[in-house]
Amino acid sequence: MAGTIRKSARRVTAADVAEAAGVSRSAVSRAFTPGSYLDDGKRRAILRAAKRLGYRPNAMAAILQGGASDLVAIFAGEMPNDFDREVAAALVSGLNAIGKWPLVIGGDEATARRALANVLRYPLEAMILRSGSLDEGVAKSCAKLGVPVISSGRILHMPGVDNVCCRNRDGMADMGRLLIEGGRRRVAFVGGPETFWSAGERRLGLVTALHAAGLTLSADAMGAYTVQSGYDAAADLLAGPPFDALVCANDAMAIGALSLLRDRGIPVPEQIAVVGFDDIAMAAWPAFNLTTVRNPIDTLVETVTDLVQRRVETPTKPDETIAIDVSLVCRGTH
Amino acid sequence: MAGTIRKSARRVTAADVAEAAGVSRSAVSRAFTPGSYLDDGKRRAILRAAKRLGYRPNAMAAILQGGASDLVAIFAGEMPNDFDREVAAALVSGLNAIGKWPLVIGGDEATARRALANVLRYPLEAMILRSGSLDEGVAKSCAKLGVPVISSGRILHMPGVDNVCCRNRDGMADMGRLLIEGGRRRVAFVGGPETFWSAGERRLGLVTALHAAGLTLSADAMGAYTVQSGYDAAADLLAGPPFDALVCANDAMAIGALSLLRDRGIPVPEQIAVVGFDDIAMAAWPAFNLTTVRNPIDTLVETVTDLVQRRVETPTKPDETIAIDVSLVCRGTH
DNA sequence: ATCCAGCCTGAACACGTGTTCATATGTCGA
DNA sequence: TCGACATATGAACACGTGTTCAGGCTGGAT
Repeated sequence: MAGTIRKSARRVTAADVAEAAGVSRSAVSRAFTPGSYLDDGKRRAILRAAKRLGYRPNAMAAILQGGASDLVAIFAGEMPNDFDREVAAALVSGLNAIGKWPLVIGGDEATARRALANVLRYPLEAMILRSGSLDEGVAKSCAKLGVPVISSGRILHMPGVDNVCCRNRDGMADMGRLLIEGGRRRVAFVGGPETFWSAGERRLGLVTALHAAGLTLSADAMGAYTVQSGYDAAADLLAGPPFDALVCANDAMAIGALSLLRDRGIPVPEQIAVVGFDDIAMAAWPAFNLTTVRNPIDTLVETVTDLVQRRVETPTKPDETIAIDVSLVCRGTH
Repeated sequence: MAGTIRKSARRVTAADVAEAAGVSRSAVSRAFTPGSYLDDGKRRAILRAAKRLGYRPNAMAAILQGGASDLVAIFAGEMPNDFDREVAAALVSGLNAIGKWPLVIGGDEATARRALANVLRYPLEAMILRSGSLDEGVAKSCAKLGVPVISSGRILHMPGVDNVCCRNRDGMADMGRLLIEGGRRRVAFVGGPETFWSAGERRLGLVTALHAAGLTLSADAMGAYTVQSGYDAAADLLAGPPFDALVCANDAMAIGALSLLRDRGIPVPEQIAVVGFDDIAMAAWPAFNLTTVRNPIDTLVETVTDLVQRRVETPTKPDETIAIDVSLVCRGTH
């Protein structure tokens, strides 16, 4: 570490490299552009000088000049449960793998709203929605700026928006049938507030399956997609009329409900079946062994990144709505 | 939705707004700059025209001209467990709250390395490290470009690097003493590979406490900070000489170990104590009720964001190393 | 009448890059 | 010898912004 040089903040530019290598600034730019006419020896000298000085082309200038920004925003919402965070982390990795750099917006509504207004000043190649509450407003702002939107997790019927969404209704309908076949007749549901679009869809799927068997929902509680809210909702439901199956709109709440039933000494699944949705890693743990619906994150990420690439390549591409297949995972709680 | 206009990709610029409002381009810029001389009526007219056209100043041009980029990178690594993902999500929210936009780099080593080279072309105000494996190399690259580094989670002794780190050794030493006071004498440890710096620190704290009581580590296993790896490591250890306490370097592995011991019918904590580190939300659930060391995420995020702000404000500020206090959380597994 | 200070305004510049344009040099075939 | 063509190179431009510069206008004090 001999002689750590503390330079002033000025960044090394192509002009600096040009001077150091004794060439024109144009040559430096060409040295970093494959397939452009440039003497091989000169190119090597430039790259050597660039490495020595620690030069990297300034992305701001390159983008302003007309280059691709490779910036993609992820509007991630509050990420209150592990599934949301896992999806966000997987999206980040997936975007990195295709050479896109995700600008992530998270936190509460007020913070996210303010952040959005500022982030939209950057030339985004796409905006990926994963919020649940502010989606329409965000999509409208993006449309005004010509930023393509990819909504993952809720379907938005707006021009300029691609949708990726798992088959919420089908999954929950399958689950409903499984419970009915297992002899359950009084089915309770724990959903979410109106802003949680998927909760409504999943509820609808369940209700459809029940109706087909001449049944209706025995009880309807509202959670917040967190473990604690599942715990609390289960407690509320137990205070009401009896039921023999508890369908939760996601795994986190199912695990919360499961915990409460165990605390109360109620045998699962003998007296009450408990099922969830998503198939988070925890659902497979022996401690829970939760019957659920698999909502594959890797497929979601692949679909989204593919959509990003195709949209960037062909901005006029027609909008798409892609459904992701889900499947029942039968474990020990139904 | 009458007449959805599908404009060509061109973005609205200040010149467009100027023409629409019948003023000079300078006036438009002034309208968005508080405290600059501009007729009030004219300012209102400009803002109205800007709103109508959907104008936002282009961040690339503004930054290139000399403005703040407000971009901060987070080198997040693979985020294999929920604690890592929670930290990342909290960092994102915290940075948004102070008006910084995080560019997140994640995924496996090869992906992250390639991503780094590209992301460094953007004028970053800071780089936040949260990786575990590639940190030194990343810090070196940043130092070469004059990008301030904030390492959170491991201490890097390099110029230009601020460090934020919880008191790993103290926390595990406290935990060691607690176990010894509880009568444990044969303590096993589940750590991580050498690249997991915190595992080494935590191990050291435990060993120190044991030595002070005239004891040594009974067994030493290697995990990967995931639940599954804790499960597997516990199985390996059970095949060896007996022990009465199992200290895991993080909660995820402790929960994995706990699951295995339950599967084998080994009473916890009667026969074997199991403890972790971090105090993730799951640790408090009745299903686990894990004794652990609280590693406060909110304090970490506050410290990091504060450091970012102070470093941006005063780039020549001396480097700091800030320790975050931890505390024992005594629950039911010790 | 003269000066000055305060407000207001448009032209011009700098930021750093990728690309185009014009020009120069070398090579090959007719 | 001449033209056609590929290769090589520096000057000049455009990208869109924030700020500086120089100047014009207004109103009041000297």
